[in-house]
Amino acid sequence: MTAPAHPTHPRRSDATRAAILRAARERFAADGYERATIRAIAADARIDPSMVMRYYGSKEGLFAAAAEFDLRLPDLAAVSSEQLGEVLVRHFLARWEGDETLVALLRAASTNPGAAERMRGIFADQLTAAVATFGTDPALTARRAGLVASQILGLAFTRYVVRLPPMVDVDPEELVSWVAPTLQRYLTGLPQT
Amino acid sequence: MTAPAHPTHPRRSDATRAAILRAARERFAADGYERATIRAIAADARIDPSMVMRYYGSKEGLFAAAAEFDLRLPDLAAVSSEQLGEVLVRHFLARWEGDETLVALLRAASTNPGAAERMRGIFADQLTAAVATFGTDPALTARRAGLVASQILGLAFTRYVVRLPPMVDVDPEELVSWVAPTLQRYLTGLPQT
DNA sequence: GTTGTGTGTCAACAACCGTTGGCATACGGT
DNA sequence: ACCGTATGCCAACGGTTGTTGACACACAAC
Repeated sequence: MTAPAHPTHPRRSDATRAAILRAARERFAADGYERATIRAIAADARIDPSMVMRYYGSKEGLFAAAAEFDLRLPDLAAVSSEQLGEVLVRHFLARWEGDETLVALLRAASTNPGAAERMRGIFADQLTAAVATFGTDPALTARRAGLVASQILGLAFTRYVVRLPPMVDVDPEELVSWVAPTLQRYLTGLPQT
Repeated sequence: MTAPAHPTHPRRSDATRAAILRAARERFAADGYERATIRAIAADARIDPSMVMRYYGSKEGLFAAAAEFDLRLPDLAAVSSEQLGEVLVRHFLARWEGDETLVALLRAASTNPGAAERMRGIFADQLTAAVATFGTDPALTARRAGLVASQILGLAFTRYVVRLPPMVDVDPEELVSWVAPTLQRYLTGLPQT
């Protein structure tokens, strides 16, 4: 994403751009959108705040670049239909732990309309598309995706943002065994069973 | 909460205090902690910003007063054990819709450490206490409460903060029928069933 | 060597923020 | 009527923020 689209000469400033992005993700994840100041991000990247403006235009532009994200959902059509829930929880858990971009997006979405829009896009598009691959009733697809998102985001919110002690301390494997049946029912079950 | 602890003469400024609190809750719920400025809150309440300082000391103090909240959980010991989930979802849904304080707390908890601490307190104390009333294994109580919190907060986050379309549009009764079994299992079930 | 372009620093701006102190006014007790 | 106190407004402060423009230096092309 830092590299130019057309094969021009690789820019000498690519390292700086990457350092800014890395610092921005850290700060946005730790402090949210408004508390993460351009000055602090620039200090972390050991450059001048004005460089951030030159390379990313504005704070909004910087966040848009830092919050670029792909859920990298596995192909659910290739998963045995009674393991969908477990596969999904495991995938999301690994994704949250391995990349702080999602936490940055989650924190920022609470106060920044652009971040909320981005979050809607990611979960409405990517997740809904994944749910649609093992198409049952198309009318229910969006609702299933929404319910899955509510449990996944709630898990992330309590574990990484609010840091509820029982959710922070719990063993990831036990978390999977609790939450997998929930997603399984949201994906393949019917209400009021 | 506005009335003084000791039975002194009721203050003439109680109406102003209440107006400030109401405006503060609205702004905190709509904009989060940092974007909700004292100036904007004062303008909504049609008074001078300095009044906010005099009556609540600081912005943190105002938020502490505005985020005072009681979940008012029903006595779960009086609920038939297979209806726990349904009763809880219904109660929380009504509580979210009827009082914007919880949304304010939810939005602010993403960026304000004090708000996150308050949220931890509410869900760790009040919810854990409610779960403990129909005591099964005490070692599991905190984990059950945490899991319930993750689904409840995820529901609120997707419906009221991020506003995921499928979660906004869904009929509340259908939402209950989907989520109740989840809470039911978190409260009374065992993992990996 | 000269020129031009990309990379980086520095200082400053205008706007906004939470917060403070002073001053006018209206009320309640006597 | 008088006085102390509570209530309200106004103006300003110091600090921080995003953003901007001018200037210094390095490197590549010729």
